[in-house]
Amino acid sequence: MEPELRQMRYFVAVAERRSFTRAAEDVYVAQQALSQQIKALEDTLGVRLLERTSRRVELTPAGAAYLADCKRLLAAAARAGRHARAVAAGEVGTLRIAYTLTAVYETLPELIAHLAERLPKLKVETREIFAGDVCRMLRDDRCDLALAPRTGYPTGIDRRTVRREELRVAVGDGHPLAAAPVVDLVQLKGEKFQLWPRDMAPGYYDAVIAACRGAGFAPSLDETASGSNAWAGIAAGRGVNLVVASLAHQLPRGMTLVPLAEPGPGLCLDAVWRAEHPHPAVPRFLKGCAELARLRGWPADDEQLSARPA
Amino acid sequence: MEPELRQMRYFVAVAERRSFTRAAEDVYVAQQALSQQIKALEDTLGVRLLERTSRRVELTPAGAAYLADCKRLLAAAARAGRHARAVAAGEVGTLRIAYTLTAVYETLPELIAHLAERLPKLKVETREIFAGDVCRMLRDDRCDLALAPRTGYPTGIDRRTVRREELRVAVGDGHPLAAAPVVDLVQLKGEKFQLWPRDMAPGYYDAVIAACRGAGFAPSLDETASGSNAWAGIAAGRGVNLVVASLAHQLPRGMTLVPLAEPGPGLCLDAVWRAEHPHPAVPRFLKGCAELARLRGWPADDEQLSARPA
DNA sequence: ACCCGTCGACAAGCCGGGCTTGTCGGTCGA
DNA sequence: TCGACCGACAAGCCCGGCTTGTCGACGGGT
Repeated sequence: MEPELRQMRYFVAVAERRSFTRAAEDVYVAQQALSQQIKALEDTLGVRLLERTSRRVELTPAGAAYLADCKRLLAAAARAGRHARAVAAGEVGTLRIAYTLTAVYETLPELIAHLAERLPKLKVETREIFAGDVCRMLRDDRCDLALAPRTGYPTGIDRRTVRREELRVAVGDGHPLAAAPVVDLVQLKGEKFQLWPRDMAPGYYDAVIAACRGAGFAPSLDETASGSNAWAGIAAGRGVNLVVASLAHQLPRGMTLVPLAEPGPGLCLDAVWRAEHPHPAVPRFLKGCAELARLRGWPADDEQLSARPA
Repeated sequence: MEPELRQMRYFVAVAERRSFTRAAEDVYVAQQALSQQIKALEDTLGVRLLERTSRRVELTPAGAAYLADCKRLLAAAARAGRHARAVAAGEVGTLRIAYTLTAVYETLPELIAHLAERLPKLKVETREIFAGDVCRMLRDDRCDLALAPRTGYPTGIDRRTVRREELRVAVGDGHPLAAAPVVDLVQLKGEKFQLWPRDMAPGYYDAVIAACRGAGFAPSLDETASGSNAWAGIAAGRGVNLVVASLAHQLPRGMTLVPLAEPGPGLCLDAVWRAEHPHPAVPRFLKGCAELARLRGWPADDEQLSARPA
């Protein structure tokens, strides 16, 4: 037989009151029950914990040591329960956020700072991924939440827009459009777009394609572009692209951003998570997103009803 | 209802095997019992710990946190049991030793060193007392063991001789006997004895009186002597006394020890403890005393059968 | 000195909770 | 589509913890 917390609770009660009878009142059982349980506890431990000298109960040295341990144990058990509840409430724990490059310039750091302020005991682990890996990362439980440009997801994956960003034109410093105060999208009709492959960044890809189509043309793509290589191509003057306006915060050398004529195209950055067993901090995160968006004046998308957290 | 360690054991089993069925084999109950108990645990916590998706069992974030806590708790509970047993065996814990001045010159430090070697995890707290307080200290549980010159004790107090020490004559450096190679006890007949009051040091008092009586005289006492004041009196030439030979290790300034003619009188240093609820380390201590006495060649007393540890 | 009050242990029976057996629904692989 | 496997549900059993009743022991009060 193994010791149980109930027996420890009884033992602590008896030891602290130095009396079976009075301790019995504390724990709402008869005195005999305490005698039985503490005897059982002593038997399982193989150690006498209390010296009963009728009229007085004294702790043995072993009992004194065990009493201290029991108190610690009971406190730790209670703490463990509270901690589990806090984790389930999303107040503490670790939220693993996967993000795409689009989020890194402004959205992610601001979100993390805001979250750290609102939920100081929630640890956040971040990891950069390609948007094309979002589903796999979530399904394999390799992350709890992703930030990526809006795209379609199969059932089982939920999403909600965090913010809508304006798209701007990224050109090399030496490009003829670099000095223009504003550009109309059709002016890029003949340009070669340094766009990532669709399977790496579907949301971003679709946003750019859709923008161009809205302007009445299909962009010609530089098939050699992939990954961060695209930025270098633009800086080197080998092409252009549409990028989120917040890239201005970390604009690569040799590249210039030019605003598009209003009303310009945009790109929606989504929070994405498992629908079935979302991390308990996901609702907190979404709430934080909404707060921050209002605070910063980030425009929301018109489609914001599309998904709701559990 | 409160969580119990049994439920935690079940939960750990299920979480580690990721299966109710297989965990059931580990803990020797039916799968249904695990379902019931873990459901009960979740209900008492108010937290879902496991996601059951038939075919697979997954931990929720709260479950993962609680699992870690449960493992710690179970390990701590086991450790507490082992610790209590070790304390009961006298291998670890704290032994509070009260000692009289007689033991401090040689016996106590050697005993402590020996004990530290044999029982490195047993902490020893020492405290100097007057022999007259030994009973009260033990009865009030203000110490677990005392070292004091042999004297009689009421029932409820046991004692055993640690060693027998030779008595020597302590005189001031300027005393006529200071230069004598050996002294016969009767030579002290006219001297004033700087003896502590009997209620402060009964064993020592009786030993000196008995020695003098054995030599055929009753010592004349300096009624002003008490406490460490006696040493000063001797050093100042205001009297003499019989002292244990080991005082030579820490001989006060201005005082000389002169051996007594063989076979000289002795003083037995006793270990003294509660008979009813002795500290579990007392037997270990007595064993250590016996070992050390043999090692050092300390003579034992002829009366060593008088008391036995429980 | 006696008696009564109090305390913890022992004994026996009850009763609830934990365990078992039996079964079902759901999911995945063949 | 079927079978295998898994966890949940249901019902009954049965052990273990609790209760009631009692005793012996110690102390204090009168």
